[in-house]
Amino acid sequence: MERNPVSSRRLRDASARLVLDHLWDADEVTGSALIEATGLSRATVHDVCDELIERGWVRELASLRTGGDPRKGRPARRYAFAAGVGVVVGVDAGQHRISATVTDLRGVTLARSTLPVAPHDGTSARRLALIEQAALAAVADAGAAPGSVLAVAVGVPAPVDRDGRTSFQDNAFWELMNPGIGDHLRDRHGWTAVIDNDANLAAVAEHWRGHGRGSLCHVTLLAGERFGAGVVDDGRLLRGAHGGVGEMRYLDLVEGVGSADGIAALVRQDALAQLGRLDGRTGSSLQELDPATVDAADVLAAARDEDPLAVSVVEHVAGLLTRVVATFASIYDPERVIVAGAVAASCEPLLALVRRDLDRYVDPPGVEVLASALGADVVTVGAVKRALDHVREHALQITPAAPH
Amino acid sequence: MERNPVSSRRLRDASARLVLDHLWDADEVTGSALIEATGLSRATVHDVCDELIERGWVRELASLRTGGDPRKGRPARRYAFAAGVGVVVGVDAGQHRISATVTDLRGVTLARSTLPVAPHDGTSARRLALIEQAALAAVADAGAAPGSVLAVAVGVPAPVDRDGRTSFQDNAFWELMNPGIGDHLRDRHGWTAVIDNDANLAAVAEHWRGHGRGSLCHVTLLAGERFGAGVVDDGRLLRGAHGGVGEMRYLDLVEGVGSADGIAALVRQDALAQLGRLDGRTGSSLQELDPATVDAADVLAAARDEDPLAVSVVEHVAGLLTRVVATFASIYDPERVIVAGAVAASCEPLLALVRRDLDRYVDPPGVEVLASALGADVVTVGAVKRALDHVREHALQITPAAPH
DNA sequence: CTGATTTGATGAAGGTCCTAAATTTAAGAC
DNA sequence: GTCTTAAATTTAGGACCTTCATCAAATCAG
Repeated sequence: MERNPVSSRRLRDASARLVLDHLWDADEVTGSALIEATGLSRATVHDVCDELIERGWVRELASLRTGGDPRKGRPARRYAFAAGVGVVVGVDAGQHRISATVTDLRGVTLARSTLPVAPHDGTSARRLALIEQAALAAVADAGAAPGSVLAVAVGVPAPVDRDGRTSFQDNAFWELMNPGIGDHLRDRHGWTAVIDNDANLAAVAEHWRGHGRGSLCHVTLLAGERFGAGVVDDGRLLRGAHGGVGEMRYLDLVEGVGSADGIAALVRQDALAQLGRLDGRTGSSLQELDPATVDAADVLAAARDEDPLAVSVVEHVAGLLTRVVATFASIYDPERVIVAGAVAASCEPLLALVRRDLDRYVDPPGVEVLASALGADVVTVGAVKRALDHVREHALQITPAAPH
Repeated sequence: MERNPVSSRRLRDASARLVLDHLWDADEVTGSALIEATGLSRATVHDVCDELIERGWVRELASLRTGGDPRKGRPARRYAFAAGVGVVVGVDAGQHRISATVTDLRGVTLARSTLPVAPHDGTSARRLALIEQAALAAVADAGAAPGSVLAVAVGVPAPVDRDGRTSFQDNAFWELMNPGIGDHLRDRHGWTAVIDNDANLAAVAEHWRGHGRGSLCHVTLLAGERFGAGVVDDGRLLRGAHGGVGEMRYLDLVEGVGSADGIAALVRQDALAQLGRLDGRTGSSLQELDPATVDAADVLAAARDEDPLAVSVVEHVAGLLTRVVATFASIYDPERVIVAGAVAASCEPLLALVRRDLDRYVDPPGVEVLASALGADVVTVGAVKRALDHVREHALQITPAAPH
């Protein structure tokens, strides 16, 4: 006779989740340590572990006494999370570049891949193909089978709602950036995909492994050609009704800002304008560069060498950035504002000025302004975290690999 | 021998919570309906209900077949949530007025009370006494014993963090507004108190019983003398690191706004300024009023009668309010922005203009702008909801009244 | 080799919850 | 009035999970 397993399972799953969570976060754990950590009894712990081993999530280590641990007594059974039983893929599907990172289930990077987006890639089909290609390349490079991919997360430069859709009408660019990626990857490989906004994923990355760790609330400013922001409050990502939280059109209304252009764009524009005004007279090392290729990193580097024109550019842009950060600090009351993206590596001189002036505008003083340390791959890191979270949440409903 | 009841309880409590939640939301429920709703078996449902009756949360109704229900079969046992077994108190501890609402556990209002704050009440001790007094008066008026108060929530015009504290230094006003209310009420009456920002509670109220129902994300603008905002995203209140979300100093930076003065203040100031400019010439019915007592409601009423000066004031303030609402709409991506507080009753002409112009600034068009329908008591309503949530969350650890 | 110590394994017991069958209660048919 | 039918409750039995108590195993110190 068939039984309704709802309640038996409920309790068993709760116990299994307790144990799995501890194993996921720790390296190797003995039975006794699990008893301590979970509050379950020894019998239950081992029973649950046996089940998790059976299901593939956990493996038992050879219980040989490890060298540096000369203790009395019977050697404990040692369990470890089977971090290699599957992989996740984090994709940054940017406008000009698509990159993917593959990690194991603990987030240890196994491989990366990057593809440029060529001018003729401006169709949904091409972008879908490139995303798929970047993911597959990284998976192959990691030595993993496509079937071992337990989740994929993709960051796109468009507002994304809770269901992974971009529901703003009449914006061809956004539509192109988020063209039903989830369905495509499911149809082609059976992968579960989570789609999210790139700045949101950057914020997730900072909260996970960057400067946002341990803060109640922080804002990550993805500041390349255009500003985009991700906000984490109480450990949760803000979304709004349609995923429009980081879209910064309100900057049009902020005095002295007037647009949502990002740091890279602002620096470049201001440098070119000032160079134009010099009009032949020498006054800056930047004049030696080709105006068509001058970029933010050049200007910021020159400012570090005290090139007067570059310093003036930095001061101007800093004044603007200060206002942007001030609105964030006042609106979201974060502990930190983190500037991430490609400019993060070079924008320290800018941030120094922002720090100097910020408290003039912000009431709870002491908002920290930091440059991201996660490099140009922030978005894929955040995507990896999203994918990991998804796997972890649904772990007990997933059968990862060939079970015993 | 003592047994560790942790696991047995874990499952039992989960079942009890399922049943209690359904009873809390419904009027009367039969056993079979509970089986349907919870997925538990009949045996479990009745067992849990018996336990809840024992604990005081539920009562069993006389199972007499109710008149209009001529059904065959054995009459079902009918259970109902014991909404009268305790009360909650919601307090609005405003700068000039302290009011309290007492409701039963379903949020049905039983009594209200209001106390003015006199000029000599400007000390923490006096405010604490007034808050206590307002609460006690309403409790007594509701015919409830002070011991039956299961939770109190208090809204204050100051930023409040997750622990109910105002951690901004050097602000005597805020400190005066939030002077350890929780401790005071616990010491005096053993009450559990939750402290929160008044605009936050207004947002909670709108989400519960106002125009915010059913929306993923909405902003409630508490707009009296100063703006304060509460933001609900995905059903959760935003707080920030120190409870500063909703403190609107960033408006200083918004072009054409420049301060956080509220609607009432703006309307009054602008009206007085324009009256001054008239300088004797007649041109407005508002000139008949005493300039010292003219207030926003007067001006808005005059605008409704097409008084030219009042119309001009309204247009000016609407332009400003449009920018404020636009920043919200762009920053938080809400479905609705609700204007609440005392001015809500009269500000409809203002909002009509805001609606007309808003889409010029905001990208996902169609953000609704509404006046609150909850009246001047929004904050106490939200406070009641907070208190109810607290009781509900901790219901199974509370023994409400004299158990059987 | 023996004792101490730590951990694993095993079986009994308590608790929760489900299924199935028996029982209670009321309405309608004859 | 009695019987049938329908809906719900009650009771009994069993499956499952977890804990507890006890025993067995493994290791180290001496």
